[in-house]
Amino acid sequence: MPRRKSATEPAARGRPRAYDTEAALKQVTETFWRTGYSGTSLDKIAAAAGMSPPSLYAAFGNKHALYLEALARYWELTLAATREALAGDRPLAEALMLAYDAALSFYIPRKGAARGCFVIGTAVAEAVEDAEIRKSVATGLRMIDADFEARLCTARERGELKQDADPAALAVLASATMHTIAIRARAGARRAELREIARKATSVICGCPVEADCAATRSHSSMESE
Amino acid sequence: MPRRKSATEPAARGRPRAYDTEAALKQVTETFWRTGYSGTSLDKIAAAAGMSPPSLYAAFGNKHALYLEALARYWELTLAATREALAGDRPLAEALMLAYDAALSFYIPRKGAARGCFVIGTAVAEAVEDAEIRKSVATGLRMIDADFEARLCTARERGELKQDADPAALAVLASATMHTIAIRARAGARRAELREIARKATSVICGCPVEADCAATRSHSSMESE
DNA sequence: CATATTTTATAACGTTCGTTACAATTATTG
DNA sequence: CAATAATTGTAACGAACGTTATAAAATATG
Repeated sequence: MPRRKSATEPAARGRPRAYDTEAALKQVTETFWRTGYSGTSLDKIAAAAGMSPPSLYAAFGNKHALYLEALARYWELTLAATREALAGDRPLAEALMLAYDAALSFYIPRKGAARGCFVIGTAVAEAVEDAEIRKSVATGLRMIDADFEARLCTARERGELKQDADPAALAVLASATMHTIAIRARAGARRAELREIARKATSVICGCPVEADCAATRSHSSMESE
Repeated sequence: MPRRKSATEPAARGRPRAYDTEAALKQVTETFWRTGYSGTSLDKIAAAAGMSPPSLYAAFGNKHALYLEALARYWELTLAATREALAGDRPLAEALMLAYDAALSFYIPRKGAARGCFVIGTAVAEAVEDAEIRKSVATGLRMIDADFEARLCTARERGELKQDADPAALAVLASATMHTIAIRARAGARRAELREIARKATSVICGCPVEADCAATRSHSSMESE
């Protein structure tokens, strides 16, 4: 599996690559996202990536390794988006709504059809039988939980939550809200409906009303319009 | 698709069936549950049902119709279990915990490996591309939401919730809690961990602490030990 | 007991699956 | 300009896919 190792490499001996690995992986992710791991053939993957099957195998290994790489890349992007939303000095409700809006821009891109969450829509299906996928899912879920809990602990320290609030319990609900949105997006729910769910959940978690336009920043994720 | 219409039928003309339709469907569901729709071949299905492919087709149509029937049966069973848990004069916290315990007995049977929720683990993956499956998922989710909301409305009337509580918002969280449990079960989470999640969520929803052994009735679902 | 009817099991249908040999192509190296 | 090295596209591999034709088997009817 010879991949480019560094930008300042001596040379490139043989015939040059006709593809960009990152761009190909992006397209492959897009394909798995819609039809899942088992439901996506290598022919369709190759067509989406604009690569021939042998090139695909040289670059990524096999179908399974390719999916794992797509899954890892997805976690990186979504975890970063969630952390960015929760970071900073925003009020708790705004931070949470920002996180849900970021998720929504992944789940329902402004261009293209709704597809929900890559993990919940495709990886969860394989997780029971596939130990590697299961581990990736479990680890990712745990990290999101931890990010929410950290933010809720901060909120309590700052007096944004009542002193007797349970950050761990509220973090569970914050994660659960993201999960239910991911599921409903894949089941065809409208964006506005899902945002309303996010708003209601945030109200309960924060213990105060949240306006409909809270944190409506129209941010554009890089993954949004692939 | 000639199926038995009534128990008091005149006779049975040709060679008698060697299978029981309901028992076969149960086994088929079990198989789809683990490996999903796309990931389960008809050979495996036939083996699980103890039927040959032609009998399978005569009884159910084709693979797709068979899956839809399994999905419909699953919704019936789980909706009934949820309604039974929420019905009656139990305190709200006990009713919710009973619903989560019922779900857990589906997701992690006491005999056999964990498998999560059939809908969230297998149907959600197909929902994006398959309109019929998508509709079944959307309808089922809506019914669970409605059941939770009705119970929460009752709770507010009974004074179990503060008068300014929002039953619709709390219902979203009650459903979301079930969804996150379903996802985590498929990702390998332990039963105790998931029950703790249910307990914490119930505490927040009800606005009061919930003991760890609340509603621990060890009920046995018919689907639990298939 | 022959006929009609239904389900059975076997085996096959053409297609698609994931994967890989192979030879042609395109670059660098000496 | 050879020689070497890497990647390309094509075409193939056997296996598995969903589905169905076919004929034997098992029942009720007349």
